Amino acid sequence: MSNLSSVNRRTLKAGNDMLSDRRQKFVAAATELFSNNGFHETTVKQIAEKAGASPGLVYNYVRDKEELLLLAITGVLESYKEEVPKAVSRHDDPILRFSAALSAYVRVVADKPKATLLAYRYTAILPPPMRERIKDLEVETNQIISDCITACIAVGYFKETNVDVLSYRAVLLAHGWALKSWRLSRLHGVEEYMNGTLDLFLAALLTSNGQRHYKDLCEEGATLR
Amino acid sequence: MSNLSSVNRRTLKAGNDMLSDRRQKFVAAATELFSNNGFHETTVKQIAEKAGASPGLVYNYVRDKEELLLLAITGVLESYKEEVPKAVSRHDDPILRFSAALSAYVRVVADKPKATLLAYRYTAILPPPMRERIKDLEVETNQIISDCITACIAVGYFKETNVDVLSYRAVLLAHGWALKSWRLSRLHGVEEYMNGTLDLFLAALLTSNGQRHYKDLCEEGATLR
DNA sequence: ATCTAAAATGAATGATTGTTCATTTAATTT
DNA sequence: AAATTAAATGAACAATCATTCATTTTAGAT
Repeated sequence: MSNLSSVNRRTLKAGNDMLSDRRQKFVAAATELFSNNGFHETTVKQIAEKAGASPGLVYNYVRDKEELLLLAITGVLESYKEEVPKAVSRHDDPILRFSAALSAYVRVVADKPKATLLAYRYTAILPPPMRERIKDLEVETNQIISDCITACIAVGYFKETNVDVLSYRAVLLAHGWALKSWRLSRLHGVEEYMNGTLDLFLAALLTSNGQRHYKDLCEEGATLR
Repeated sequence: MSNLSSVNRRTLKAGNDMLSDRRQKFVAAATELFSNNGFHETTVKQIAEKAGASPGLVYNYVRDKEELLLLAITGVLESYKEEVPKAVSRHDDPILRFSAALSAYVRVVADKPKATLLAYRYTAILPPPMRERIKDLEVETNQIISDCITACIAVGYFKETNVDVLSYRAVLLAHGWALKSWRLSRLHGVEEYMNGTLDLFLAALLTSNGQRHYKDLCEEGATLR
């Protein structure tokens, strides 16, 4: 009998954070069910069933239903934290880095729109310490975008602005695809939405110097987005 | 003696806009409790208590707890629908009308940030027909903003764009104040946030003609926002 | 005052569901 | 094979609440 709510001490082959695949299955099942039907509307029984186990077993891998919610939310946030820097690192030019960041962000949102909403819907019901962790995760990813913008300003391509607020605006519009997909997807494809958003920012931010540079980039047919 | 007497007892037809004081009090109490503590975390008993009545009485004025949620959400949406057109109608100039719309929107958001979140958090748990009503309400207010933008384009102040998507972007950034106030309010006041948002749109949208006109407006010290 | 019907009460009901735990099954070790 | 430990089960438990309804209170009409 294992009383673990901490780490399962199954074979930790790779030497570390490899969570048991059981646990991961529960989280995956919970994520999907919470996303589709809501947290309160999902029963532990359903989660267990979807993961091919019995309700009782869930509690060998997780303290309670709430922890499953936390893991579902952080799971999505972590895929931002992974994808955005990866996309950014593929470029050297500051403007390209900025647009890569934005574009990666939107791509993740479009990939798992419902999961993206989890954070919006349910962060509030978690106890304060968990809430803080979620916010921290979000801020971290945001910082990456802020850095891109700062770099653009530093080389004179973007006008001076409040960088942090701007990155929040960018993230909000990215999330917007998930928040309002019921309407937006009637007017647009993701690609177009993305490009439109980027255009909005560039049109507002580019200095004349930046405009010139941006045109150059377009002409040399860089993988812009 | 009640104008409602025929309706009150037991069954209350949906879509009845008759508002008794009692009913209103229940809705107000529910709105506050749902906003602060969440829908599922709020009990009917609490709502009744806050409204100074007994739990059973709630059901004389409302079909069920869910209807209370619907009324809470539509209540907020209706204050958009009221405030935004009112603000717009105070101006003739297209650009001023646009900025008045945006500014009014943000003001309502800032006024009841938590209530604003209700729609985001809980629309999904309502049955489809109610969900549709909420979406319709939202689209209606959005349309007002779209119209402002269209007018600006028509007179050559704004560049051509996809008007509907743009109005969604504007609304998203307005909602952003409520969605991310935990962070944004550390960086900014509402006023600044508002102005920054407006600047973003104007910088991106104004034609050279529009820019000229906008400068004139600023110089003649119009009540810009 | 008396009568009548609406308004209001709040204890009881019933259904739901997160969580526990005694028990069974499977896997490892000796 | 036997013994030991871990994994897994799922029925039972306990707590929570939305909702009902028999009853009481209030207030308008006669």
